[in-house]
Amino acid sequence: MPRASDKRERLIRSADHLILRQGFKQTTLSDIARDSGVPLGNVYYYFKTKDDIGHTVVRSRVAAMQALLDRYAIHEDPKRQLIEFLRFPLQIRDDLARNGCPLGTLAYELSRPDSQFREDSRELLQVVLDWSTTRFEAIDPDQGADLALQFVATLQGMSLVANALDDPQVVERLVERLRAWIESL
Amino acid sequence: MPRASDKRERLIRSADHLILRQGFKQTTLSDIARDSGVPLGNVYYYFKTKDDIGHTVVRSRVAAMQALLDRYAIHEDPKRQLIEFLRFPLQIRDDLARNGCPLGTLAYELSRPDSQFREDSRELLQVVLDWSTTRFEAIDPDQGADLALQFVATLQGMSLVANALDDPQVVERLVERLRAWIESL
DNA sequence: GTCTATATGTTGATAGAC
DNA sequence: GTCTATCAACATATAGAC
Repeated sequence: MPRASDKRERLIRSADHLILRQGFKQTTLSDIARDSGVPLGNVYYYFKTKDDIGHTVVRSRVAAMQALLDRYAIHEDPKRQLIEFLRFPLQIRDDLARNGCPLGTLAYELSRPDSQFREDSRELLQVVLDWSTTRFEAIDPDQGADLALQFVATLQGMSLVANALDDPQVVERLVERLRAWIESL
Repeated sequence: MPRASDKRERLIRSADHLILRQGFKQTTLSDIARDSGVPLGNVYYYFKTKDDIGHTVVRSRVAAMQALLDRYAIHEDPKRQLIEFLRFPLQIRDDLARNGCPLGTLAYELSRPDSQFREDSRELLQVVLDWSTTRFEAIDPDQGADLALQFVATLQGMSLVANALDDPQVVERLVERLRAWIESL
């Protein structure tokens, strides 16, 4: 059994990178081919259509975020898990200001009413919402769902505003407010 | 002096409508021409380029939001102004779930690093941020700027999440939380 | 000012040699 | 599996008659 080439993986990495910076619609197969070093015509050996690439990038981002979230499950205190998680957006605040949230930008672009990507859009946010809901419900069983909703909405709005204003300090200021808010619960 | 035709206005209205539902990049000049009833070739008599239409739609949305915000200035109490304003997203919650926020979706799509729309993107959010900052500073001069930032971020995140989950109830739940939050200040 | 016809470039996708 | 060449459709934009 021959070792599979790494071309498919390279294509996904390039697509993910380019879609983050340019959006899905704006990113052409030619862009992806050039960036990955795979000839244009060869892309279709690995992906049936461009939309197929889109779905794959969505699954890749959801899986990456799920893996990241799982890492914070080592702390016992749910408050601690949530606060530790806030270090992540803070770490990548320059990228968030430049390109927006990898989940939120794609979810917003793909959630058009007639789109075949509506389910993908939902999954991109659901992964964080589910994780947050579990933690907030451990803190306050009655309001858990609403608290998680506010948490995720604030994070997403934070990235959108930071990106629109091109200002990483927006992330700093709102992460600090979120931290104080969680500790006050 | 002949009465100007309404074609330019019709083009802007169609563009605004289509961009809200499909995004700017996805919306073609052919789409706009068909929807407005103006022949494709004639579009270029009113707008030099497609980007020109984009800029015009941005200015139109900013102006519309500014006009809306001015209407809430009739109340004396700044808390009251902010709470009354929350009736707006609640009223259009079905549209927000379907298409997202007219300011946020466009700001997020146009704020790419190399884009010539970066300033437009900033203005789309700044109009609400400035208005909110004035009100929150009247409530709490020290934290006014941060409170306004949290307010706008939550509103934007609310629309993004409602749109991704295709659920107007997200708007209902978060508007209620925002209302309670403002009253607690 | 208005419209038809069309130029020009780009994009997603395919054919077929190797 | 890999790559070159290319098609067919679509997009922005222009030319030029009326």
